[in-house]
Amino acid sequence: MPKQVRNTAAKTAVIEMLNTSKTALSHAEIYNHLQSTCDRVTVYRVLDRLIEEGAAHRIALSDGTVKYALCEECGDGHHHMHSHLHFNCIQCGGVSCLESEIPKVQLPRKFKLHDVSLVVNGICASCNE
Amino acid sequence: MPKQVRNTAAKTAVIEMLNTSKTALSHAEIYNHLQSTCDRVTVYRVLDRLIEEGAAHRIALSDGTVKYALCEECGDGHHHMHSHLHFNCIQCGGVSCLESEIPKVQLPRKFKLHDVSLVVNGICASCNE
DNA sequence: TCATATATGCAACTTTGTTGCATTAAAAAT
DNA sequence: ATTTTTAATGCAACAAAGTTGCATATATGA
Repeated sequence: MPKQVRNTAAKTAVIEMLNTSKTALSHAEIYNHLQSTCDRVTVYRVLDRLIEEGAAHRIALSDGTVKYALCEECGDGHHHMHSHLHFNCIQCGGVSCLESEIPKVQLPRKFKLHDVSLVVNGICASCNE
Repeated sequence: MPKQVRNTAAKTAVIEMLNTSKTALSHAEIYNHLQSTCDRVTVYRVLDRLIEEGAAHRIALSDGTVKYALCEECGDGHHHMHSHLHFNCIQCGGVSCLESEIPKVQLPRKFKLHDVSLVVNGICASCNE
């Protein structure tokens, strides 16, 4: 039987924070903001759970840091899109989802595609004044 | 004046290893293989230096782990291509450069593109037997 | 071979992420 | 409303990843 999903204070707080934020957030950013309503480990586990439940996704930036964002328009619940396109502003550090289509990529023979992760680095509109 | 470039045993060993390897390597993989001809910190510094010199580039995988590869065909020395396209096999973990063109991405108005990092996850030919 | 700037090793430290276990608390069942 | 069950939390301890300062060693140009 599928694992039961439970709504807890920590989970609600994390979702609320991701929901409010215009930019994707790192574990550290989330934990610091929640200080100290819950444990560091709990934040890790809540994020893992959100991803497992399909409510959020991880974004690995070019420098290897990982951010989290809610999955709003990226799936219908049953068919979650695992390929994501994100923009990372190299000035303010903000990370946002781009609406563009994930471009088709041609793979060598016998390679099998699973999913694509694309991060565009540049300057966002706010920083480009 | 520009900083002088120096060839050392550690640097040579790291380049040799990256050069020989079919797949991009992490710091840990490099350090373990070199055991213990040089210090852990030295490997970090050699890798940083190689990147600064434009001889290597970092690859951030979807899970946030970072790998390194030499820049062979990705620049002419003067005009280094900072946009990279990599394939990450989710079975063997291997990471290789793909030859395909980086697809054009349409950005929202006032956004400025700097570079693009694209990681295709899937099964490589060897694992797809 | 000497001088000098660069690279290394080492120790210490910070940050990031993980694991085990006893306790707490949702939510379902009664 | 109370009990039961199972998932979630906190805490401590750990492991992994990355950084910094400084004294020493070494590559290269003079």
